[in-house]
Amino acid sequence: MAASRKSVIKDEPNRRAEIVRAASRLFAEKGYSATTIRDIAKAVDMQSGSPFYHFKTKHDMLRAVVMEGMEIITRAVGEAAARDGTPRDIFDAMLLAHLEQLLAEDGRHFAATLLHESHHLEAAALAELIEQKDAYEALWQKALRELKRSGEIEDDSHVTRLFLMGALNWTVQWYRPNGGRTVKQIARQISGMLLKS
Amino acid sequence: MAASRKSVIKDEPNRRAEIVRAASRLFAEKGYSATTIRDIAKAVDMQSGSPFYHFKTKHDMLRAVVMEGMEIITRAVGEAAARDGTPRDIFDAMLLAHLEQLLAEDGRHFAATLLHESHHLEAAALAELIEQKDAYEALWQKALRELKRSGEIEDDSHVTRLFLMGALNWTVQWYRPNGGRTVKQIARQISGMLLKS
DNA sequence: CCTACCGATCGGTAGG
DNA sequence: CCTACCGATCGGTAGG
Repeated sequence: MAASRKSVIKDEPNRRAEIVRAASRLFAEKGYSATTIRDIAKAVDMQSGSPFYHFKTKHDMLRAVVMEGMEIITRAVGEAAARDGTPRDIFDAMLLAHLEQLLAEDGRHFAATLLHESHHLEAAALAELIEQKDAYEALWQKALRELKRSGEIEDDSHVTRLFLMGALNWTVQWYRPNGGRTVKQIARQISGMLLKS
Repeated sequence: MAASRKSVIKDEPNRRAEIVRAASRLFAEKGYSATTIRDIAKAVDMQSGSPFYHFKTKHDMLRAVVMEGMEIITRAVGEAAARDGTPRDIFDAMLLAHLEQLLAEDGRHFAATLLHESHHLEAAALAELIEQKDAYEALWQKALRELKRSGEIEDDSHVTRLFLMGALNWTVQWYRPNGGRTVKQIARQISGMLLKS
């Protein structure tokens, strides 16, 4: 039976997804350059040459991780942005969605790779990423615009958005799942700091 | 004359400092792992083996960059923290000092290495860094405490400090010297966002 | 997907 | 600091 052979080509799309997931963790923990194909192969129980059956180059693996990371967070925050409610309701939901993706057991590896390893992308892939990122930032810029219109912030300039992104993304550096603070509490705290009560 | 020989050992402390400076730029731009000793040697006009006359290992170079980066910013912000003035004066001076070090032509390479490559340090060096970092963060925590006492912020918890550090350190990602905004303006803007007018 | 392998590169060193 | 070099490792590939 095929299942008992030594080398079986398993369900392809699943194997590819496993590689991306393992790569995201390794890239996040060791960095892109310090992660070897052999590290990734071992993490998914393959031989060292086998990941190249699924990806042409190591750079393509990085591209897959980074693009999947952007898609995940864009979808989550996009849904929050599209819901009904006051500008403040929407903003709070977006904060929570962003932080949940960033700090989740799974998502944080994608996020960390996105935040720290994107500069290793090749020019074409980097351009793709920037396009995605612009769309993502537009979601936030719009939310800030609405908050200003409803009088809940004073300044909705780009710099405000950049400060906000910095505060949010920095959580990756210090948040620990069992650190006594929930993601929800963190979201509430930054909301309280930015918005006029 | 010694000056006309092919291989001269130049002024040692200067050469060492040149290596650290070049390494900071390369680590910041390409990352620690992707930077080779040969890259660094070439940047200071040495042969590939020569940096090892000044440093025992590549890790030691990273340690030198990271520690010098911490010393520079701690000194600058420490001086601002020690000056006379209201809590708000002091806080604003600290913001400016932090951002100036982070965004200066020279300092930004140290800062970027510090922010993105520290996880490549060996255990002993990492412990040193954490010690330095704790001292640095204590400066900020104290400044926030004073601001709360004078009623200019509502929350002086650790999370507030972490949000602040995030917003500040994120500027490395987006600030461009000719981007139309001065460092002073950026400092004023974040101060305005955090403090009650 | 595995096996077997290649060329290139890398951190580091001995000896001067 | 340079020269000359080494052992190890790495991304990637051909053939099955």
